[in-house]
Amino acid sequence: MTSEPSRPSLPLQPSPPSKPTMRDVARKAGVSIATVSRVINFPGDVPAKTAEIVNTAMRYLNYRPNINGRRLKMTQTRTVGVLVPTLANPVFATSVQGIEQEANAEGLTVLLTSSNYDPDREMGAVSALLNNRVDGLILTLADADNNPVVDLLLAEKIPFVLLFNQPARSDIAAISVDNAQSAFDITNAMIAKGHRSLAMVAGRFESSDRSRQRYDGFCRALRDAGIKTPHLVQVGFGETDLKAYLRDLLCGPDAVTGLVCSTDMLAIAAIDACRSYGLSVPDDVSVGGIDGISVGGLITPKLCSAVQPTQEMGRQALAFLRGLIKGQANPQSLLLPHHLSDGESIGPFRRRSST
Amino acid sequence: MTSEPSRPSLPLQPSPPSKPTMRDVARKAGVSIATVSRVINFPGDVPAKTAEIVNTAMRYLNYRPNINGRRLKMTQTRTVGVLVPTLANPVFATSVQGIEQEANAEGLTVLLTSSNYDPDREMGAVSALLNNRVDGLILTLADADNNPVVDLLLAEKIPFVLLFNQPARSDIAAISVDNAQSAFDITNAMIAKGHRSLAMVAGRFESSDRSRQRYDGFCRALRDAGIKTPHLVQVGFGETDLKAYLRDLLCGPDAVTGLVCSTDMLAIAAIDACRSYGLSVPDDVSVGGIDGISVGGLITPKLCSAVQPTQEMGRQALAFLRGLIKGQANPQSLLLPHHLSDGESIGPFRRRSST
DNA sequence: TCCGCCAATGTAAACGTTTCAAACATTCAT
DNA sequence: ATGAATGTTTGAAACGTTTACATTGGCGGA
Repeated sequence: MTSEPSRPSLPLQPSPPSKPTMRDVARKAGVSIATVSRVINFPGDVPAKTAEIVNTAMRYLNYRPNINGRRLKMTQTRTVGVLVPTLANPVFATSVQGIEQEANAEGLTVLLTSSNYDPDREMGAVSALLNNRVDGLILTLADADNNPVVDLLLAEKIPFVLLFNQPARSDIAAISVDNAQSAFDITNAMIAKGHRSLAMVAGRFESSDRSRQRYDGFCRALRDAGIKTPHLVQVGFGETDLKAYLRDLLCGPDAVTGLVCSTDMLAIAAIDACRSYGLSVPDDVSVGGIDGISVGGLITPKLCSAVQPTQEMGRQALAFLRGLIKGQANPQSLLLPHHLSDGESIGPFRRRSST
Repeated sequence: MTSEPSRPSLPLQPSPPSKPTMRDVARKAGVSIATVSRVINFPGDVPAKTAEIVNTAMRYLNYRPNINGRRLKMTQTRTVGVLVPTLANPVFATSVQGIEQEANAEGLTVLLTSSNYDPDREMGAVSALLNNRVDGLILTLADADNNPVVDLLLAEKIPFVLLFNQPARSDIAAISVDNAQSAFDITNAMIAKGHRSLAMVAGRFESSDRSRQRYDGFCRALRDAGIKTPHLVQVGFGETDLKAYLRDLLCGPDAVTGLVCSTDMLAIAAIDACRSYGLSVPDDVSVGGIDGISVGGLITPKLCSAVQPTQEMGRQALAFLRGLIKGQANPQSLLLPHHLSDGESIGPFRRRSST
């Protein structure tokens, strides 16, 4: 007799050790699959004794409900999609943190994507989220007005909340601060200190409607003060080296004494640029930001900024979205209050000693 | 005849306008549901003419494949779960940014959660992700060694990659820098400048194994230099006001001249604390960090830090995870190189003029 | 003319849930 | 005893896919 195949006549593994299903639990507990389902979803509707048996079986088998089975059957997926420009800017990271906390508390799953500030990527990202059948979306878009994504969502009646965007239409849900007013306020703070030669350093308008709105506020403040020729420098997002952008503004023949930056990240980078030109902030140049990211309060000079409650805004966005999903709330724009932080980066006007 | 119910005999809406399904597309295109599926999944296997008809029908109906149907049927979900301590620290935000980019490029969906540095929340968070039947996980845990989450994942054979954690076992997948060595290097940079009285400001050990590992590196550097009594202050994460924590270290009878901080966020907060005590960095106190968050390069003084390639680490973690999921790679720890940034926050030792 | 083959398409059975309607069991008043 | 009323449990049909397998029709070669 030659070598026999070592394979036993009976399979060693009774069955492939694939994940246990509700049917397995039902069999183990000696009840029907419907009962198991009720134990999971409506514990109150089932006598304690039965529940106990079923629960034991679940523990024994290490049962884990397959959410995809449920999602297929149910209309709601208990899932929300989030789209932000980037996580590299603490403003967005913090807001997502707020969204996530609130979602966690509600047992909702968060699907995250980012557009990298590229408007052309927004549609694809949202499309991917919609394929996942999210119950709703929280979005920060490059431009909330005339946006195909918004049109799509409106047409398909998918609940969504814009975050940071401040759309023209008041009947779409949005949570933001008053962008123009924020810029207006921080600009006025500089004007109040005697500055008359100001420039705005702003993120590219095509990547951020906030940027444009903030520029509008900046212009209004100058106009109200009777100052003309508002300077504007648009900077690509993600840029941290502003030296080249700011050379003329800081070192030119008619250099400015104040920079209003459309975001705190830009403000911090601007302060760095000033320093690289040997300029002191705030002695030579005053710099103000908008957003109120926490690191702004730790640096030297402490950044003066129009602060928005970023994390809270994320939380509120999710809470609002829940209302929309449940059909309890109507879409509407919400403006949250902002305030100026008392930073040191804005000082009184002093004639620049030529270097 | 009294008022008749206004309800018409025939329902006004022919059918609820629910989302079109593959069956609808098939009917519209006059083909079978299987053909539609093939057009979607194996475009090459279907004649151009048929594909065209089906595609037209899909566009006409605004068809959107229901991913949950697919997920139920398929074993893979093309979904990965991510757990980080918080998004409020740019290190993690940036790494998630890297993960997200890479996932996007691969058409993977990212499920995000955070533990808020609370070890007790890790299991719940991971459990929720597992219920979603993620194909794999990327995690930053409080303590990678003796962690029930790791045990669970190992037992259930779920692919996962630790990020930033540097576990003792070498047979579990992890992407990090050499934490001890990072701390060793930055500490040595201070010692090389003549500092002999150093303290470490570290995140709570129970919230971060990195923190402890970095402390070990700090101690080793001191030992090698023949310096004893390494001071240690543990700080709660999320804390940005370190004044109280550092009072003794900075103003006590035997104040230190160098602070090695276990993270850049702590370092920035420490610099702020120094300033609040009227101490100059680096003239009175040198401060070094670990992580290399980008804002560190923008502040004054420029933060000297042991830099890790955070975003790239996120990307690599996802790439590695894909390999594990496909079964092409074996779990192993990967140490990426770090380097010291040339910051100004570390200066030569100078005897402190008593204030 | 017929056969066999191949490409193109279709049929139908899963995947793991939820939930409606129906069956069964128990209690209690008559 | 009988039936109604109530409380539990179950069977079975979805949900929207994927895919192994069956079927069809057209065409070339004998």
